[in-house]
Amino acid sequence: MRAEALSGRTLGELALALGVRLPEEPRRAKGIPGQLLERALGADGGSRPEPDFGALGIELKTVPIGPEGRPRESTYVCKVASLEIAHEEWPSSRVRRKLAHVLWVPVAAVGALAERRIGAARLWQPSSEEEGDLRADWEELAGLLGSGAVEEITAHRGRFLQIRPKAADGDERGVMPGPDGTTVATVPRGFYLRSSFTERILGS
Amino acid sequence: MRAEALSGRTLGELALALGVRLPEEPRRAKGIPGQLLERALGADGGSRPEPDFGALGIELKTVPIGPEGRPRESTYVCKVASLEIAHEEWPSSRVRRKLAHVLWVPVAAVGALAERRIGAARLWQPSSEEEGDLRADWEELAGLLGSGAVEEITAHRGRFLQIRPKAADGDERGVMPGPDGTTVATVPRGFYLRSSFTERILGS
DNA sequence: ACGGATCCATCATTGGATCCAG
DNA sequence: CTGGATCCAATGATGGATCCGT
Repeated sequence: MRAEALSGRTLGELALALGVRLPEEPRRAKGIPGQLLERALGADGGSRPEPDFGALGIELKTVPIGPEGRPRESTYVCKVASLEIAHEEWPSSRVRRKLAHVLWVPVAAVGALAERRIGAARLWQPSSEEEGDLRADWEELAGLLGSGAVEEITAHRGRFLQIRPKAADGDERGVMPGPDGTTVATVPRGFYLRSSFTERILGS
Repeated sequence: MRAEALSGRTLGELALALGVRLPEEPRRAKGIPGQLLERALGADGGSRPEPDFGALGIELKTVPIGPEGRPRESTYVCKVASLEIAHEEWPSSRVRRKLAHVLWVPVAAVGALAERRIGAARLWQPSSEEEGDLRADWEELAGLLGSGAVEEITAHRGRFLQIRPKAADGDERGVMPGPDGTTVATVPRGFYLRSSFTERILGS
């Protein structure tokens, strides 16, 4: 209900109501729309690993929508956890837990930040087909990670779920399992949903 | 040499030279003298676990000196590391490493913060006797910690080295080994040198 | 007097994502 | 187009210690 009430409002209106200054340059505003919506909807906030609406177990995701009506960007899901990934199974995986129940809020990614309008939110849980698609990609990727092939993984892999860097820059380093039980220092990575997947959700 | 050059200067002079505003209330300035000296001496700074002067392996400690010429406070050494303490031995312990080579800088703890004067620095390494004293206390305390008796330890223990809380407040919690291989959540603690010990160093 | 409680600055980490060169 | 690179806010952890009631 709170999300529906925000439909049609601009980010500038939200920022004003919350007393937040919007950055001038777009590239300095990467996470801002998501944080405005967290606050406007009374999400628990902060950097804790719990869902945004902890008591409800619901995750909030904002999606930038281009002029054609389709998502302009992929959606970050969670980190690739180096130590856990080898022993993780899909049912208890971080990816599955994170995507178990999501409130998707589209935001028009057109024009100045302050003029961008919030669209109709959609509360979603994966259908059997959607979960099957995610699981297939996840199992392929987790298998590679578990065998120490992290350096072989590019963002090309996965039909709907992919792995890409998640770091302040390309020089950052984290430990990941390497070949034959060794470890390698490489750029930290995260799971992302391709925009083809979010398009399917938001379009249906 | 840089430390000697600072002898006789006030903290106000240092703050001015470094462009730092000193807090009005003393209780809001707890770590400030130490941080001013780090900067003035070109210490590596920050919160890394390395020595202040990394290349030299030297730790910087400021000591507040009362009107009678003796240290007014104990000196914090390092955290009590819950997981390591059970397997640690004195020669490789964090306490010993931290105190292996210290530059002690006395600061008169009299009057307003800005008027307090820096004294004559002393570059120190523990003598055999001093190390023996520290080791005896450390082994007693480490033994208690290893046996899970953390809750039994008060600051009364140890002639020269003691264990006290090290936290933002008394509600903070960290894990420590408890009795019989269990763990307990208790306030995080640190090792401190009693002022009787630093008095011995600075007086000699 | 001093043991337990507390305070600040800075860096590291996490969660929010979008940018942009080829 | 899009894979790899990057940017911000807010917490959490670490290192600097001193405060202050009993």
